[in-house]
Amino acid sequence: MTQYANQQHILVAVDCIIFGFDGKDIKLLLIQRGFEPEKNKWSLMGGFLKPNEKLDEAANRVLKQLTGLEGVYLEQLQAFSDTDRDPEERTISIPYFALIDIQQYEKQINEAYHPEWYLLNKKPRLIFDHDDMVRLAQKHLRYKAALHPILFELLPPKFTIPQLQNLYEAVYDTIFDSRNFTRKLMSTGLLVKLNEKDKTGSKKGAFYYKLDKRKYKANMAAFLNFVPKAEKYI
Amino acid sequence: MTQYANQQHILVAVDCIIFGFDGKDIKLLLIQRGFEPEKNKWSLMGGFLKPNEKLDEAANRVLKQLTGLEGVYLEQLQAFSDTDRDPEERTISIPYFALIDIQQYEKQINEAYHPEWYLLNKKPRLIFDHDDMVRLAQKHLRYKAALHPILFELLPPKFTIPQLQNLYEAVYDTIFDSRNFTRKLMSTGLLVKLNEKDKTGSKKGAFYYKLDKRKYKANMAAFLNFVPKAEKYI
DNA sequence: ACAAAAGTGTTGGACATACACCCATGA
DNA sequence: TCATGGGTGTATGTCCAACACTTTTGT
Repeated sequence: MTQYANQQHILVAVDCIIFGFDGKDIKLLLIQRGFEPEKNKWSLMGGFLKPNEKLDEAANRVLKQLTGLEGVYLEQLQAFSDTDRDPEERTISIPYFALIDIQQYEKQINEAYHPEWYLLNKKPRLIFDHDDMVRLAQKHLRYKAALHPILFELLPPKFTIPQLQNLYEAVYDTIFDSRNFTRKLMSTGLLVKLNEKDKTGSKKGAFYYKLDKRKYKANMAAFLNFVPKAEKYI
Repeated sequence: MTQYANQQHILVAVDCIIFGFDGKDIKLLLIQRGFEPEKNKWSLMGGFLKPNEKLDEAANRVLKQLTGLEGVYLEQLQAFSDTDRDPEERTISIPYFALIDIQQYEKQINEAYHPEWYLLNKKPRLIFDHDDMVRLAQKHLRYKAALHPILFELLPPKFTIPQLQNLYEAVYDTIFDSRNFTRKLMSTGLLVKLNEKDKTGSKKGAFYYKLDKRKYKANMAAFLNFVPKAEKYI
């Protein structure tokens, strides 16, 4: 059997698919690549894995570099490893899918990468296989969000029910019945009502809510069905 | 921003977590590692990524090397990238989780790796972070199987309902009501009843079924709930 | 005839959906 | 006062879980 010395060493990168929500649409944060090949073309934010860091650390570093944000929701997706995916040199890339509060982002200032938010269906063509990464991330977002309460990550700490419903409607590109939506949401016990209203967008105003952090952390596994009581096993 | 030449190149490996089902228990196929470090210690079957292959190809190659099987159900899990996970040299590993028909395997002969099937709770301690990989794979198996009909991959082409129920009971370490189980199963329309009975294990005999391959391929996405009609979006 | 596993139906409760009106307020 | 979006309740049907007895046949 083969040993270490005979093996080829290759480049490993991470790329971040960064989602945000502007109150109406889901958006994607893209940059213009700063070096060859494909310099100045639109791209996901990425970077090479460094000798002394794990992949998760690399993804966090890259994300912070662009957005200034830390502690962001990040999830590793499946590796991309086509031998010719990067024309310069063989590189495998591990995509990370990130959900950020777009308001937090806007407060940061980093123009080094010329980043821009794009609507998913209006984004430019991206370099390499980044378009495939985006498709995978979008699919994963829908999958995961149907089962787990992750979309809160896209909202500010205080948010209203109509905002949240808009978010779900944007993700699934459909319309939800607000009475049923509210009832289900409340039944999770994840929300805490505040005494404050958001008056932008309506005269009556909508109450703000915040997450019950304790329950939220504990309930990342939730909602299912085929194996009876499947949630017990996840 | 950095360029390609300045980056460190590292080793990339795949490791296979191979599950089988013997009619009663879920088992794991392990090997004794053939080279240093940790030579002769128990390990997952793995191998280094080669210059001209993708990760999926590497996993299939490694799996075939050990089992002789092709076309096996394989799924990529999250990469393991701790900087010191391999004491010899930094190596990131992409684990693949495999479901094989243990009967197909038994027909193959490959003693080069001294492979053995182990019960999950009686397996030896494995090298590096392979124990973590196994835990991750087991968790993923439960998660995935609760939502998608993947456990058929562990059974031979002809199987009985009681066999299938045993399998689910083994995976979830619980007992299912056979009436409800059968009804749900039948309602999927995935099974085709054969005119043949398995008489081992009972006097009455249990009918064999096979998968409706067409429907099976089409229904890998199925069963959910929080987003109304979530299955539409997955 | 009996042992051992396979096979089959019904009922009650929970939950999901569908649906329409009143409320609060700013302009 | 009216226009706008926020907020709430009920009735119906579907689906799930709980539950026990009959069938088959080898010994």
